[in-house]
Amino acid sequence: MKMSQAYIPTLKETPAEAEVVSHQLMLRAGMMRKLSSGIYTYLPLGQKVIQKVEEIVREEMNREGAQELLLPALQPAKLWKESERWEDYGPELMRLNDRHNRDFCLGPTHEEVITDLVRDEVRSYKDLPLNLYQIQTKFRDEIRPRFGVLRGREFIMKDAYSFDINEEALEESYQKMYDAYSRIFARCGLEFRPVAADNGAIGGSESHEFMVLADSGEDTVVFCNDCDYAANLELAISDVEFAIGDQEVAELDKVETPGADTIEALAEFLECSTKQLIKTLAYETDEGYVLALVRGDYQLNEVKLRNVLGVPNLEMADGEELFSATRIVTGFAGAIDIPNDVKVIADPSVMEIVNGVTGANEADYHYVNVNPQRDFTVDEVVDIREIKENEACVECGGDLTLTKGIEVGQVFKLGTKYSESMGATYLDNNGKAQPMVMGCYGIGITRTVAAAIEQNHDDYGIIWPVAIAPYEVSILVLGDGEVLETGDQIYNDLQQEGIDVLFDDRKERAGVKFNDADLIGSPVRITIGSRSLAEGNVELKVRSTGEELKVSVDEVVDTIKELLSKLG
RNA sequence: CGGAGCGUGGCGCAGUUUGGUAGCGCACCUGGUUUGGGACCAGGGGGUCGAAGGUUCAAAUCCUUUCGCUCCGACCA
Repeated sequence: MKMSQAYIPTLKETPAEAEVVSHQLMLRAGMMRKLSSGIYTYLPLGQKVIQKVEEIVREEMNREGAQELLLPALQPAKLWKESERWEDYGPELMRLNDRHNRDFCLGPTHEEVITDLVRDEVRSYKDLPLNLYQIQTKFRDEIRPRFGVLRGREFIMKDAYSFDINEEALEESYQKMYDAYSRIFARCGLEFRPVAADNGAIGGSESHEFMVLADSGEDTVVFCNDCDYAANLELAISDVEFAIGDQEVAELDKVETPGADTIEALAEFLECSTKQLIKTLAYETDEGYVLALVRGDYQLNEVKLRNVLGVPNLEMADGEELFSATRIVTGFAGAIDIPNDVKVIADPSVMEIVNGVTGANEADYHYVNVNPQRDFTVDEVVDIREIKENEACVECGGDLTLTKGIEVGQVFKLGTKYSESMGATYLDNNGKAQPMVMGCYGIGITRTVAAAIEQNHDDYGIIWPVAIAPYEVSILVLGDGEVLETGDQIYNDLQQEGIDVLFDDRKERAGVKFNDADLIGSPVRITIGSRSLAEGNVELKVRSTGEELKVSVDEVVDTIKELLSKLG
């Protein structure tokens, strides 16, 4: 592509709205523009990168026998009511009505549609396994879109769905996708890790997320320094000894604690460690109120709590409603003397507390010398806390590290959740109907592009990995006449070799071209100027390393090919 | 949804406190000089100041309503 004809509107200044680097650089490099909060237009340069990522995805999906199709983005509510996700999915589902006032939604994911298709079309175990995928625009009515394309309301995603006869066969399909994903992200030049993950609202039994390691990531990932253990913080467990040692059990007492409605304030007021405090959090679920107890120095992990309770939705209880229903006082909540129908879930860390502190369900009062079991009962003792850095790995005892990551892909074992609720069955070799065992597998295409930039950039701009670079080579000509002609010749020669080249033939000053080239970030830059051309040479520079070399005009193509394969 | 802030030419901003009829830098157009890391000189085009209503002789500026955007939080396959 010739720069003089290309629509690549680069920006010298950083738009004020862009917070993270990938967002800033995608705007500045002329890859995209914002239409509305969380909704972007992809300009030619951005579209080119997207296509490169998509092509890698296609190749690796096809390699594992998955077949591409295209499902509708606009979906009738009827299907979502069948799977009960019309209610469960919540406000994130972009809903709309047609002229007859029928309910529709814009698909955030396509389990319903694909299951509907397959239940009508696939009858026999002989048709399985089956893996179908698409690359589609997805919609999510995000509560707060941010970070550019990393959390948008409209985004491009590859989603695949596998159908198998049983769990063993699913395991095989799952593994194929896991392997395909590992190859895809490796080919995209990303530093990533697969980690064990929560299934969330989508349901099912097992899941892994593919995380690109980056400080700007919204997820926290836990790794063991000594073994393969890796998990999303939402799921991560560790080996910790909570017992404090022998201590004389004292008598329960109620004390005044004016205004101490936070853990910090309370510890300060009572001049004790936060480890003595029983943090008591009240939640409302579809099945009533729940008190979740963790030791004061820990955070509650809501995902763990939700999974323990087996409810789809969990919300912090509203203070007034909670009080009128249960007499529990938020800020001074405690599990002592509460109604029987309030479920109490305690983290193991709580059970080892001796002579602890808990709210008295009365403003400005706490109980001290509280001892679990003696002073209150719990319905279940189970791990519901968020683990901390340097705790011991459950598998090998090694140190755990916490890192930030961007989720670019996730694989799920769905089991029969959708096939049962929607009646997707096949006939086994005994002629008996069985629910299909499903898996689903997503890759955020646009998010992958942004993640690649988060991981590959410097102060001057993007540093594309070769495989997803919109252009592998940028040619800058500094001058006209012979210089321009040489540039044109090299441009043609490289294109003959199937290399994507951006040829900056504009009548701009050198500085402008250099800066735009750095910003756009082609892996290799060729500079042609009268100085070196007088000796029959052009200059090559590798964007990532800064390595520079001079080569004669007739060696350019070979050298470029060599460089690119070395970088790729 | 709670808290904070912002909407002034394509982009980045000043002007709002104290009303007097819109300005700067970048970008853009024309001419000239320049030409290896975001040139210089001269001339020029472009804005119903987010929208609606109100106060006033007069509103970007004051009041009311409303829409949009950003950040923090809650939330998140």
